[in-house]
Amino acid sequence: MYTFKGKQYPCCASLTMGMIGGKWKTVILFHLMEGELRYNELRKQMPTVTERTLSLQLKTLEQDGIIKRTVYTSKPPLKVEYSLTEFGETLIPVIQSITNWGIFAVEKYSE
Amino acid sequence: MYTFKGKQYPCCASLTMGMIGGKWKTVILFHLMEGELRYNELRKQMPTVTERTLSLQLKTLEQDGIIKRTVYTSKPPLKVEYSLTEFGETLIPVIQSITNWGIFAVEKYSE
DNA sequence: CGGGATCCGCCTAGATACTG
DNA sequence: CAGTATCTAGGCGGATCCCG
Repeated sequence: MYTFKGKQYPCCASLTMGMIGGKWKTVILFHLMEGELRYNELRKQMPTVTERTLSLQLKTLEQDGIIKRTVYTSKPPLKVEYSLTEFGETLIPVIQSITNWGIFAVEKYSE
Repeated sequence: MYTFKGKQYPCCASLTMGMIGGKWKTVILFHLMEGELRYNELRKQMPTVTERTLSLQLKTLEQDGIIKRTVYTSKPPLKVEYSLTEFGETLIPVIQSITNWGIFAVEKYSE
């Protein structure tokens, strides 16, 4: 049994999946891997996600200390950038492993 | 946009997560990584999963060609072994990356 | 022993409209 | 521009009982 930030996980794999699991988190992290992005830039990279869901996932990732949110303006139009924290950067090899396998799978076993 | 086995994914990361995402699949694969296991052996490794869920996840993984199910007896008590397929073995580096990060996270940031 | 059948709660995520 | 509010649906996963 593993404990992390007050939550219990039956397996070390569960812990990681608890942080980056779900339909969209790895996609967000994949796009943030190469540098910070604004909210709308992220949206353009992920045309099929709804605003509500994107917003929720970003907030969760921020609460988990994986990404950070920086506001550059005080009045509208707002400028907000999202980027990986130092802790979030330790996930890069994991995300890369996940994306690499996805590419491998389509290339090797496409229809 | 990526297509794999009739399903569409907006990102190569989505594809992988579609196969190994969810609460239990990575845990199952983690335990099968080192060799085949019987149904009840898996259950003992995963005390908090319900039978129904374990059963469903195993079936999904089998349908996706990641694990294979082998029946050794024709009459009860049945002996059924689960193991990775060749395709499933290509996921080992991904699973290992995921579990390694989980271990790293608890060691580094556990209070 | 290795599941299937049934019922159900909850949470994730979608659609749409609105706001500082 | 960068979100929030509200409502809703679908599916994942839990609980329990049953079967070959």
